[in-house]
Amino acid sequence: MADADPLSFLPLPQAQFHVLVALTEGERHGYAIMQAVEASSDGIVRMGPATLYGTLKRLVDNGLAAESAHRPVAGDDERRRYYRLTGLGRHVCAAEADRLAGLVRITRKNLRPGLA
Amino acid sequence: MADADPLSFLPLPQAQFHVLVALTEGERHGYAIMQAVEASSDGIVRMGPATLYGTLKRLVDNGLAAESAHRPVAGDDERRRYYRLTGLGRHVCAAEADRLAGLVRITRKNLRPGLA
DNA sequence: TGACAATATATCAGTTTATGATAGATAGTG
DNA sequence: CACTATCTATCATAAACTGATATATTGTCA
Repeated sequence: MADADPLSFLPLPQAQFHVLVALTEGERHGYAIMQAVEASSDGIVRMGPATLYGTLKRLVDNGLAAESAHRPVAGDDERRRYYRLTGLGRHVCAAEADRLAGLVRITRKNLRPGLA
Repeated sequence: MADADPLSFLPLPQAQFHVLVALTEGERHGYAIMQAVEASSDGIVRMGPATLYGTLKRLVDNGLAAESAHRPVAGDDERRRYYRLTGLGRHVCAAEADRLAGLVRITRKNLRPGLA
């Protein structure tokens, strides 16, 4: 059975997009995702545990992310639970990025001051 | 008195950003904003009246948008209420666009398939 | 060793944000 | 005249987000 249409997930809620973007770097566990989101946004986006784990649950429920079956790093903290993008999640993430890129383009075009 | 720091409004809720972007084109009345949002997103974002007017109220309360004092088009439908970006709203919109552009960049870099 | 911070996951209760439905009124069209 | 589009507005609900808190482990440093 084919995946659902990625466009049907758009617009993606902010927190879900942030987590998906963090997962584009590779498999990550929850705590690492929180840190990645904060770091890659220069501290602008601060995601607490309630937002993170709630969002992670939604992503898994929707089939955009999945818990890794194996343990990517041997001998690490056993409490860690790793997550990865699904194929659908990858497509949805790309589609959302495209959508946002369009908004950015429009904004910059219109706000550019004194351009002829 | 100086405007508040635009960064303190980030991340901007989705609906608020959409409306601000629509207003970067110039003064617009509510109904026109709804249509602009839908049109500029190829129908992906469909903003109903509840979202629009609620969002508009929040933007005005926060000083990011303001109702126009004058009537930009003479002889038009008198029910129309026009809105415009404030200086602060302009800065916030630009800052949010920058933030999103960063996310788009990261996403595309990581998702680019088979790039060495 | 003992104290303390960081790591790691998880949930509760509450706020904020978003939305479908509905309403009411005017304008345009066939 | 009927019908659709325009235009603003709100209610009640759902969805999304968040601060606080809980629990336990791991790492650091004196």
